[in-house]
Amino acid sequence: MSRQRVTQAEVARVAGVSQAMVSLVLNGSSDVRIAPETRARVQEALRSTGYTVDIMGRRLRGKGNNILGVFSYESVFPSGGADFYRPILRGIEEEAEAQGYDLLLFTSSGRRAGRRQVYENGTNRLGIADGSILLGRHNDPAELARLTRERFPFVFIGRRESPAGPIAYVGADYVEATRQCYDRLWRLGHRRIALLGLAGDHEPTVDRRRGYEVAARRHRRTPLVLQQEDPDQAWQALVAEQVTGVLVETTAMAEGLHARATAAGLDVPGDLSIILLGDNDPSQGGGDSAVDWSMFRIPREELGATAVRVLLELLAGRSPDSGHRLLLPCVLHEGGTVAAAVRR
Amino acid sequence: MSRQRVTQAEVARVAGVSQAMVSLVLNGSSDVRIAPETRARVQEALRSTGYTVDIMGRRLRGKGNNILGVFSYESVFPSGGADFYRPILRGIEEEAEAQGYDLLLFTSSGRRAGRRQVYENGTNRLGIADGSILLGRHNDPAELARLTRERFPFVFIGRRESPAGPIAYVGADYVEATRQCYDRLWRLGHRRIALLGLAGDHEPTVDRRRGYEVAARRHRRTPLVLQQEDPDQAWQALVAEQVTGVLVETTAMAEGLHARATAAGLDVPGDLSIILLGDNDPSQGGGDSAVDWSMFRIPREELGATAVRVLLELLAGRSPDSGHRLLLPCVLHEGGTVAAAVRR
DNA sequence: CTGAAAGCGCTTACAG
DNA sequence: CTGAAAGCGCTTACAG
Repeated sequence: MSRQRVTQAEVARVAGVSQAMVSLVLNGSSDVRIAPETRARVQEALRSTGYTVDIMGRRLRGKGNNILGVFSYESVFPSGGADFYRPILRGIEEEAEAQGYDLLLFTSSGRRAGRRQVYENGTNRLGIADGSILLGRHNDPAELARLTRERFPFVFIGRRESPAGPIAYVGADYVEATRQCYDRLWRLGHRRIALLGLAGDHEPTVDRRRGYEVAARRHRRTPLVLQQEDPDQAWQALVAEQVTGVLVETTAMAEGLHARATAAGLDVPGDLSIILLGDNDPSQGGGDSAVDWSMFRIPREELGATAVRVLLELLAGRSPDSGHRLLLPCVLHEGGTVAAAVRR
Repeated sequence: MSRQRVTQAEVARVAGVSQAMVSLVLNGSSDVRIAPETRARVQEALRSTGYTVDIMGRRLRGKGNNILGVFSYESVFPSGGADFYRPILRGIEEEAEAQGYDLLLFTSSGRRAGRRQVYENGTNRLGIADGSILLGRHNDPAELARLTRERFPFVFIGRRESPAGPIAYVGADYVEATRQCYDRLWRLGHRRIALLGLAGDHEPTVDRRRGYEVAARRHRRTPLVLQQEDPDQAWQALVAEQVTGVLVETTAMAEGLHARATAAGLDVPGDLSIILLGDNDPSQGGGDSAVDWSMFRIPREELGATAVRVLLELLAGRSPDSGHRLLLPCVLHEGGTVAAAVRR
């Protein structure tokens, strides 16, 4: 910390003017006239001293520090080959750069049971930044509630709800994407279409369920929701219900199901169509699996970039309204695990 | 920026104490006694107002803020499938987390010709952080010199030198690793061993060259250094010199050479042994190439973690000495492009 | 046209 | 034990 910076005062001394004069030459507000002779002297002193503005002093005057926080409930640079968050972070980085903001990664926050937390012994370090983007599936609802109550400006990546009030978010539209997947199967003649998903009320799971149920109801079919992570049992349930097409929430589930069906002598997609509801499984890389899943893709890079924009709007004072709760469309991928239904 | 920060003055008003008292409670210097009653009142006010320190104010006073800057001359989250920097950043992230520091990514810095720069119209934003880690192959020597002159605490990832004074760095020991690769070929009977590398005086290139020359001299061989990016010409030169083993600086060069040799009806490694000097080519992913190169690996994660530690030492006031100029050993990878030399 | 002064939020001696 | 004050480097009205 022993740095000796060149200050405006020092430059002023060299140039034989007041410190304020130096600032004026630097920031040259147009409605202030400066004698050319003086300006030249100051500029010469600026150069000879090697002065650089101390961002601290400058920002202190104007509030705001042009720093956006990024708080991730998981590691930002994970070690796995596949990396769910990187495209999101790239989107954030690019947009931040375009808007002239720095990014503060909150890595100092402690971990409890391997997960990071915003609040630690009563302090919210997020306050260092002008506002923050939060992400991660293992978020703590209590923390989001508290941040909301404290009116701290933040945007979550992914839809999140809180009893404490509206949370600004930018998420992927799982409801609509799932609905479209259902419709795709329907158009191909499938009439017994199941959802194989996770249990619980995590927002992404809930949204897929809703999309499925909306679609089923629209076609006057009784929803068949299986919350069964064990592939054997899932498989048996599907057989019992004579399902020909199934929407699956996670890659692991889809792979288990695929293996089971193949082992039973069935063909995918000949006998059973499978659609994967997103590429959101952190464990799933690009082409790690040999199967070219029919699926939808989450617009991850766009999520990041949009979150930055929404956050800046929040900071600009536009109060949190519907425009700060955005769902971006997913991109459907044809894939090779869907075919016309076989009449049995 | 309309977010009205809660200031210490505000907290003080709520608690009915002076602003200085709030600061004291927060920073609790041990030799100041505070009435438990007062401390409790302040803490309650702190909580109820949701106060967070303004790092600008604090830093202006000359205090650290537990933030380490990360300045990359290239994109931190690149879009390419392969990603040279990610392991480094993961190392940085993990060590920063372990040490209780946040990471500030300087994304706001403008780009000139696609590259970032530290100094922009006379401002050095790095000063926000307590100190910074810099990385990237396209660094600007003039900027490093200036940072050094201004005695700004920073550590470069990769050896860098500057006429302005010693630069703290943590790099990979290319000299030693290259020497070992040469020796490996020598032990297998190779006597005509060439270096195929880049031109220029970029430190990583210089180090490989030195390692090669040291090894050649030790074995009393005349060094044969080819700085030839065109694979055809490189190939012809190797043939003309009856080279049986070659150390190659970049993946692109190695691939070009391999293709050329194969096209000429030669076998790698039967007729020609190739060792790749590092996995440092950003365009090279894990297993993108079908060839299992004999090579050495750069300890990237360790580079990042060590850089954090060195930076913290610098900040702790230990003056930059030899301990702040570290070269980490590379890990040799056997690979399949090396074999015993054939006597012609 | 230029200087003196106030004040951004904070920490730290210095008095009481 | 606590308050009043100085000062970090800067910008910006405000007087001259």
